[in-house]
Amino acid sequence: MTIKDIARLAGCGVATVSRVLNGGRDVSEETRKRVLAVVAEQDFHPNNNARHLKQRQDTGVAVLVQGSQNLLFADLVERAQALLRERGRQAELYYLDEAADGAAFAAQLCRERKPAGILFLGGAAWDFQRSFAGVTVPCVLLTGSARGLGFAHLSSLTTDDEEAAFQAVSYLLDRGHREIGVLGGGQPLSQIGRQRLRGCRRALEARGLSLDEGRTEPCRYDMADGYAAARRLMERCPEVTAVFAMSDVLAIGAIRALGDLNLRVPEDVSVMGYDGVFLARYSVPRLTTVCQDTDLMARRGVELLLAQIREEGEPVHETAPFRLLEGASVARPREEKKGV
Amino acid sequence: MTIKDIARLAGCGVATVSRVLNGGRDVSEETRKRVLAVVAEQDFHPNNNARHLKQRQDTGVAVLVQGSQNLLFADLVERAQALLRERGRQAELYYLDEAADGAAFAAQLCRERKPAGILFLGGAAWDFQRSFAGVTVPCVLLTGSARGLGFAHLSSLTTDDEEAAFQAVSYLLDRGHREIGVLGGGQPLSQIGRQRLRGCRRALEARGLSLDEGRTEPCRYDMADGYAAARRLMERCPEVTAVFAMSDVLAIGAIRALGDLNLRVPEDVSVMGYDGVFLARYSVPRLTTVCQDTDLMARRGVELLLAQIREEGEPVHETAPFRLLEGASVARPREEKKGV
DNA sequence: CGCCGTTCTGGAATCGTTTCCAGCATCACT
DNA sequence: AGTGATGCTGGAAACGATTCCAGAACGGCG
Repeated sequence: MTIKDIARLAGCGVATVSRVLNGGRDVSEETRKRVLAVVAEQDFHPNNNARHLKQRQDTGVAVLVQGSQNLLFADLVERAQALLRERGRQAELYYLDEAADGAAFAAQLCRERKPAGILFLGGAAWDFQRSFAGVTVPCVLLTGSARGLGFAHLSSLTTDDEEAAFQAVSYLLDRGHREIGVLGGGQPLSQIGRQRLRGCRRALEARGLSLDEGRTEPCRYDMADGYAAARRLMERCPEVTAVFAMSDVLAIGAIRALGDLNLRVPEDVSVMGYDGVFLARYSVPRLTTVCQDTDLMARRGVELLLAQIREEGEPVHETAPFRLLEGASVARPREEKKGV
Repeated sequence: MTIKDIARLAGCGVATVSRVLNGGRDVSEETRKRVLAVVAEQDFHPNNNARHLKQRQDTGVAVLVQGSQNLLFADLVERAQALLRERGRQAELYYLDEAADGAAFAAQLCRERKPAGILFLGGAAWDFQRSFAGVTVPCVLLTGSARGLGFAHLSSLTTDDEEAAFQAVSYLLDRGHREIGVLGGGQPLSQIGRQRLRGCRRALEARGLSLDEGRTEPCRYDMADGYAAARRLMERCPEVTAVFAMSDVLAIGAIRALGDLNLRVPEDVSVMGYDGVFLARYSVPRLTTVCQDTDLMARRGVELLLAQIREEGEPVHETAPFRLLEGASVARPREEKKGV
C-alpha cells in the first residue's frame, strides 16, 4: 500500500496525494476530501524512510540521557517525550552509560539517522566542538554542563549550580553545622560537580570556614555509589554532622549507609539532597533538597529545541529556577561540638 | 558524500561499495581493502533512510515502556538497550503513559518507522489481535500480561504472577498476619493485577481465610497513588497488620503514608513489596519484596527478540524466575489480635 | 475574441541505498 | 581448443515518498 495506490483509488496523481498529506496547499477542497477519505479507509500511513530520504531529514527528535538511575531524568524524559509527541514530533530516547562518550554517540546518530534535533539530558562536559565538526543539528542541553557551548547550534537550559550549592550549604550552616561532608559530582569530577563544589566553598568561606578536601567524596550518580561514598566519608571523618549529596539518589544511598552505621537521620547526621525528584517526597525521612522544576524545564527545553528547528534566531542560554524544599532530613547538629 | 562518491574515489562501482559495507561477500580482498580505506578516510556513514527504504525494514529495535515511574523498567530498559547496542542494533525507547493505548501506538510505529522488532515492557493487557492485524513484526513481551498471546509473532517472558503473589502472601501468613491489605494492580485492574489477586486469594484460602474485597485497593503504579491508596486502606480498615503492595514503588508510597498516620513499619504494620528494584535495597526500612532478576530478564528478552528477528522457529513463552528478598519491612504482627 | 493570470493537476526526476543480472576473466577439465 | 563452472564486477532498476515544472481549465478584461 503506497501513495501510488491511494492515487489510483482516489483517481488522481501521486503529487496530489502527497500535497494532501503535507498540509494540503494548492489542492481543491473537493479532491482533498476524496483523498483523505481513501487514506482513512485504507488506514494508510506514509513510509517515513522514503519521506525522510527525500527530505534529507527526519522529523523525529532524539533524546539522549546519560546516567539512567538519576531519577531527575526519569521525570524530565517522560514529560519531554509527551510534549514533543503533542507537537507532532516522535521522540526517540537513548540511554547512555555515565562513562560513555555522549558527544561521539550523538554525532554518529546524526549521520545515520538524521534527527531534526537533539535534546541532551545530563552528561558531563561534552566537547561539541570536536565531535560535532561538520554536523549542524539543533541541540538543547538540559541540566548539563556549560562547557562547549561555543557550538553554534546549541541552546541550553541549566540550573545555576554554583548558586544552588551555595544556598544548600548555607542552609546547613544557618542551622549550626560546621563539619560538612560533600558527596557526588561524578567520578572523575565533572564540570557540574566542580561548579557545585565552588558553591560549597563560597558558602563556607562566607563564614570564615574553608572547604576541607578530605570531606568531599566524588562519586557517580547512583544509589550504590552514594552508599559507598557515605560510608567512606563517615569512617574517615566521624566528626561530620551534615552531608550535602549532589543528587537525591545519592542522598537515599547515604541515608541507608548512615543507618547501617547506627547513625540516625537527622538526629545524628543531617542530609541535604539535590534535584527534588518525586522520591524525595516519599523517602524516610522526607528529603530536604534543592528542588528543580522538572515540568518547567521540560516544557522550556522542548520550546527551545522546536524554536531552533524552526530556525528562529540564535541559540540562547537560559538559567532554570530552583528552590529549597524543606523535608525532614536536616536538623540542628546534636551537640555543637565546635560552636563558633 | 554518498556511496557514489566512495565508488568514484575507490575506482569501482556503487554495487561493490554496497557489498563491502554489508558483510563483503563476493568481493576480492584487494578491492575490499581499498574501499574500506576510502570509507574510513572520508568518515563515511551510509544513509539509513535510503538503506531502510530499500530493505523495507529498519535494523533498529523499538522498546516500548508503559508506566515510566516503575523503577523495575528503569533497570530493564538500561540493560536491554545496552545489550541490543552490543549486538549492533540501535534501540529506540518510547515511554507511554500508563493509560495510553500501547498496542495502537506500536502498530503505528510499525507502519511508519518499520523497526526490526519491538520489545514491550509492562503494559496492561494489550489486544494484539485487533491492533496488529496485518502487521508482522517480531515482538517480545517482558513482564507484561499474557492476554493476546495468540498474536503469531509474539514471544513472551513473564513472571508467574499468581505464584509469586501466592508466595508473598504466604510469607506474611507464615509470620502470623491474618488481616492483610492489598495495593495496586492497575486502575482499572489489569490482567496482571487480577493474576496477582488470584495468588493472594489462593494463599488465604489455603489457610481457611478468604480475600476481603474491601481490603484491596487497585491503583496505578506510582508513588503518589501508592500513598493515597495506603491511606484509604488504613483509614477504612485499621485492623490491617500487613500490606502487600504489587510494586516496590507502591510500597515506598505506602510506607510514607503509614508514617504520616503514625504507624511504624514493620512494628505496627508490615509491608511487602514486589519487583526488587535497586531502591528496595536502600529504602528505610529495607523492603522485603518479590525480587525479579532484571539482568536475566533483559538478557533473555533480547535473545528471544533477536532469535525471532532471525526467524528462528516459533515464538516461545517462557517464565522468569523470582525469589523472595528478605528486608526489614516485615515483622510479626504486634499483637496477634486474631491468633487462630 | 485573444490574451493573461490564477488555480489545480499529474508526469517525471530525485533522494541514496540495495540487489538483480549480465558480462568478463580466469581456471580446470575433457 | 572448447566447455562450463566460478569469482568479481558495475550498470541499472527498484524502494516510496517529495517536488519541480509544464500544462489544462477557467475567469476577467481590453
